[in-house]
Amino acid sequence: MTSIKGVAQLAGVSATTAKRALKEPEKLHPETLRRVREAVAQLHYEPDLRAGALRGGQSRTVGVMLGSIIEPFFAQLARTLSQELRRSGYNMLLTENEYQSEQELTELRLLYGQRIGALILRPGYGDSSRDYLARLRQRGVFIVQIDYCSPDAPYPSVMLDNSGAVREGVRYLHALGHRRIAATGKFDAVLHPESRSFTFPSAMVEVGLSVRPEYERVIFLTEENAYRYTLDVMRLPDPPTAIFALTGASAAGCFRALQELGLSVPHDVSLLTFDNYSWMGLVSPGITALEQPAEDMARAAVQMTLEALSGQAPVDSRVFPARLVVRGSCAPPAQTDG
Amino acid sequence: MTSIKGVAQLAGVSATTAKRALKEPEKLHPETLRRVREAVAQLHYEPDLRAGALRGGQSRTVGVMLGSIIEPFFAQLARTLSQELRRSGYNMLLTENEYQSEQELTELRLLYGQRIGALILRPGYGDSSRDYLARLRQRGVFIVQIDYCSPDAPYPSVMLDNSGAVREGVRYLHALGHRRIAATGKFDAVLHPESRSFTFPSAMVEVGLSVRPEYERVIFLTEENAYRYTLDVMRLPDPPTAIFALTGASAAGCFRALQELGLSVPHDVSLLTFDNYSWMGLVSPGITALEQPAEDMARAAVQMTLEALSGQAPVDSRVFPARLVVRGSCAPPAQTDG
DNA sequence: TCAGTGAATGGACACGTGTCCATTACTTAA
DNA sequence: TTAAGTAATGGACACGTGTCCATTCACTGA
Repeated sequence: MTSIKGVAQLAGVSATTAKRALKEPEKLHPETLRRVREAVAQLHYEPDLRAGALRGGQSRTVGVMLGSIIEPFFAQLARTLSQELRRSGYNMLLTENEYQSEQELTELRLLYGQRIGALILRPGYGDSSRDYLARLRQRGVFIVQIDYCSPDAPYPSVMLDNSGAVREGVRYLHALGHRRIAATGKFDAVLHPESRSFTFPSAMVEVGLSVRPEYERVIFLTEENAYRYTLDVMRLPDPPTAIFALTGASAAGCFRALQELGLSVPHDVSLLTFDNYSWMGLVSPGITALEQPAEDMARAAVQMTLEALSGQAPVDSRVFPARLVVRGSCAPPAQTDG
Repeated sequence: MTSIKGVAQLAGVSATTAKRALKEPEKLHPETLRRVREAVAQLHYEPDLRAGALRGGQSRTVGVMLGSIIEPFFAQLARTLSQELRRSGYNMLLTENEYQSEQELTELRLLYGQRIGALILRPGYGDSSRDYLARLRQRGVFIVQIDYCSPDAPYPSVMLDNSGAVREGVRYLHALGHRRIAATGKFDAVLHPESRSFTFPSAMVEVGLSVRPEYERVIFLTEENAYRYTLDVMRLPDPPTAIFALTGASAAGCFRALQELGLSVPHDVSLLTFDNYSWMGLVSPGITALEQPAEDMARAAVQMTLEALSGQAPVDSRVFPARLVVRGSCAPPAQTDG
């Protein structure tokens, strides 16, 4: 109800002058400025940012689409993204895709309905939304990928050094003496096309090992699936001596399964995981983890976004190393064999 | 660049007709409809929702301000709120206040700048933003409180039955034989004005006990503070035989402190907590918890919001019961005394 | 006196949509 | 034949802001 016109009327000036009192106060006569400011205070006027964005070029809104806010890694991303964007005067519109590009599509429509100026995206698996993203890009929406890169997607990205982290993890387990190592999730170009499971076999080869075929399962990395996977492989005649959980969510499933089987960690099995979640320090033994620098990654994504929106030179992708947090869940295997 | 006008021009009709093709297709001649739809498809037209909201009454955006997205309870709220709002065609603008009303104020300004139609709010402690909220309300922004009620705030709310849950928890511990029970956080009208710590002393009285003064500390319920609190009280000459963590975040601190002290749960101390977080099922023993129905609460808040926005009768506050999830962290105390 | 300058202010228009009313052509009823 | 009704469509305006240009007025220098 209270627009700039109301303020102008109360102050006895034109709308243009009232506007200037807010944006370019130095151009106004001090007395006029005082009157307008008084009117603003009296009416508690707050500008409608949407109307301004409608007229001008940039929309001060950035869309953020993540996998699942429930997972601490994404929650941390969301928090830092939100803070950093707000610090620069941008609003954040947050949605989830549950890792699936089909759901992504409807969400993207809604985001573009708000005319977001940029999109920070953890893409879902699949390519249902590829064309739509291309159209967004064509209409000037800057797109950054975070945490996961869609195959062949031509957008810059902020990534963990997943290959490096997997190699580090495998080397660590190998150095402890493990030979039978299982990773939750096998790479699959369609169902599970991400680089951790992709790297795992070659990382094994690099230390002179190979992945046992009976450990390989293409699974979607939920806690429940990791739970079942762990039950399965630990009941094999030659069970792994170490399990490498490729996500923090799956680690919870692994751990629960090992508990249920009455297996002691790390005596019977070692457990190594991606993501350093708080519960990993509470269980005993604590879980050794490859920590992702979520805050740094979020900050980088925002910085890239701001640079792109201010029309600077094309931004470069960035890669962050993981950090190995050693706790007690990895130890030499009870009996070593090939 | 592509507005409804572009579509109209390509289809050879007026903007009004093009609009009708989207909103009231039955009013158009089939042939005209076909032409417009073809133009829409060809240009990949997507309406600008902001412009519509600018003209019309309702803004299809709801502001959501929570305490901290990092905490699983709020993450779950955020997820369900987002899903339910979107299902009804609303957008969600998410922010945090870190439990403090000072930070709240600047966030509220930004939200209102986007002309939110409603606000789902977990208020921060303090009353810095009281006047601003009143002004929002006056301007037609519907406000629901969730999870916590600001003292004297005249807005409807969606709450856990905190008093009932505290009583249930105390009765449960008392029935197990506990007499020396400590709760993390003492009520304080300014620093810690929430109903769990408020109810705790009277809940103790109801079972014939009283709170030992040396267990009472006014603390802000972070994990770190709960950690220190637990170290403190367990080193008293007469330490508690049971600790009642009033939030899930503080439970992690309690648990860590007990581990560090080498105390075994539940043999040396019992631990009962609010919130059923996933790690509580992973540690051994599992933590007995009073679970909050986060999804139900979120759904109720959205339902109230939609009812209010559609101008129905004044909405009523709702209260949800907690559910006691018994695991292994509570047992009779080793030696019972007064 | 007068052109020139600069400060201070006002007005018209545009952004993309929704609403309301007007217009046209065609059909129906008396 | 004519008034009335209906289907199909178009046009003007409003929402609240930013941008651009115009206007007024006082002051300066020759």
